[in-house]
Parts: sequence; structure tokens; C-alpha cells
Amino acid sequence: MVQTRKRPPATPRAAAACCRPVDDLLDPGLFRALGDPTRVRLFGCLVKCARPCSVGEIADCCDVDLSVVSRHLKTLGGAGLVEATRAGRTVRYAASHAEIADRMRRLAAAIEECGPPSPPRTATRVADRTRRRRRAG
Amino acid sequence: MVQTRKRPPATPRAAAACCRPVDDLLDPGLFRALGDPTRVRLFGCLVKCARPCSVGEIADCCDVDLSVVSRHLKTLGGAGLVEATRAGRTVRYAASHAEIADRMRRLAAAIEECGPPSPPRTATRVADRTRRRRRAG
DNA sequence: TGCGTGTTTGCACCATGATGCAACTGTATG
DNA sequence: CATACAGTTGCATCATGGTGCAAACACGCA
Repeated sequence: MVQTRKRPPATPRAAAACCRPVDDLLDPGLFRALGDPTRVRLFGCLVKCARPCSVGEIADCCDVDLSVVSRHLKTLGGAGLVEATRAGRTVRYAASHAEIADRMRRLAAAIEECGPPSPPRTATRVADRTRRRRRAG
Repeated sequence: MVQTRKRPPATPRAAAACCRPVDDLLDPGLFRALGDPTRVRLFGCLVKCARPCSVGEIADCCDVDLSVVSRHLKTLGGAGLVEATRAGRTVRYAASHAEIADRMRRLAAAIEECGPPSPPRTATRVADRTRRRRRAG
């Protein structure tokens, strides 16, 4: 693996001026969309349901007005968390599983890249290697 | 790998009643903390700075009142995003890199687990195997 | 074209929370 | 003990946004 790690900025002020991958991933818009209890519940239901659901169906999973659900779904869509498709007069929303998972994983990587040189990871790798060697032997 | 995948609930209403790993990871409190521009900026600076910083230092990275920064840092701390340590009269906050990265990764995994059976992943694995075979041969 | 259904939008209300200022607490230092 | 400094808290203000109701809109169907 090549050396991609940079020396961290000396102060938070310097950090504010310096650009890292984590800056793009830390989008307030995305987190804001998931910051409301009702909205995150809707998103969770769509994630677990794992298929495109109509607004009416989705509204059944919590006791707020249908119009509220409609607005929340639009917000989730704007944040890229769900995707909408029309079929006649019904609109179906589906969770964007792969996209969001990828986004979260990239955020995790970006945060980790800024942090301390992750000794636990090396430890895990050593353990893996040991296990592999044992299995082989 | 053993079969851990469950059949998804038929409707969002059923999804609301059914419990999956993703439910615990989708904590509105965490996302709410990252949903404010000022706060996420502070968090980003701490992530990039990668060391414990005093409140005064941190306040230098954005043009809001020191008291506001103090409150935001407390919020971030409450969400588990940063950790505070006192030394005399100065309080230092540091980003919890490993914890947050782990949390994001587990969320990614939980979301992916609910989603479609991820054909791209299988494809990748096949590709990896092919590549490995080629490299070996 | 009129009707019923699924969804969105306009509007008003209200709760939450982000912000700045000032006062306060707590801790070193003289 | 007085002073200065780091940070927190109380308070008032204001903007944002979550909510419900009703009306409007869009589409399929008879």
C-alpha cells in the first residue's frame, strides 16, 4: 500500500482551511435528512422492506398525516437516500441501499484516514494471517 | 458464509414492526448532531486535526461566538462523535475517529444486508477469484 | 367529461434549536 | 485574596422546519 496519509493540520483553524476527502462526505444535508425521528423511521422501513413502496403504504408505518409523509419522502429523495418512480398516479419510493452503504463506508474510511494510524487494524491483520497459516498447516 | 439474510417484510407497516440490525444504527440523535452546518464544520476540523483541541482553538475555525462553539461541542460529545478531557481550566475535545468509522461501517453493512442480494458483490468476488487465479498461474 | 383515488401543495400553527450577549463558575497565577 | 483566563450557562431573539387540515392536482376509469 502506498503512503497516502498526510500530516494533520496543526490547529483547527488550519484544519478548516485544509481540504481532505472527509469534507465532501460530511454533508450536513444528508445527516439533516436522517436527523428527524419520523423521517428516519420512514427510511428504516424502506430499507427493511427492500422494494419500491407507494406513499400510502409507507404512511401506514407511522401515525402522521399522509401529506407529512409525502414531504418527508421528498426530503429523503433530495438527500439521495431514496429514489422515486411513478407508475400512473402512484409514486413508489425505494431505499438506495447500495449507494448509501457505499457513502457510509467511504465516510468511515475518510474519517479513519485522518485519525491515528489505526493499530487495531494491523492487529486484526496479524490475527488473520495467523489463522490462515493455522488453517493451511 | 452462513445464511443470515431474512426475507424482507411484505409492507412498510410490517417493516416498522420487524426488528433488524439497521434499527439500532439509524439513530436520529447521531445524525441530528451532524445535521447542522456549524457543528459538522467543527467536527470536520477535529477529525482533520486529529488531536485534542481546546474550545478556544476550535472556536477559531468558524466565526460564531465562543459560547455557541461550547454548546455545539457538548452536543457532539453527547452524540459520541467527540470526547472531552479536562486539564486544569481548559477543556480539550478530540474526534472519536475509530468509534465513528466503526459505527458508519456497521450501518453500511446493516443497510446492505437489507437490500437486494448484491449481485455486484458476487461479481466482484468472481472477478477477484479470476484475477487471483491468473496471478497464481 | 365526470368521478374516484393517490399524491402534492398552500397555509397557519407551533416546537425546536441556533445564535449573541452578558453574567457566572471554576481554575491557575500574582 | 485579587486578578486574569477558559469555559459554561441564562436569557432573549429569531429562523427553521415539522405538523395537520383543506384544497388542488394528476391520473385512470367509466
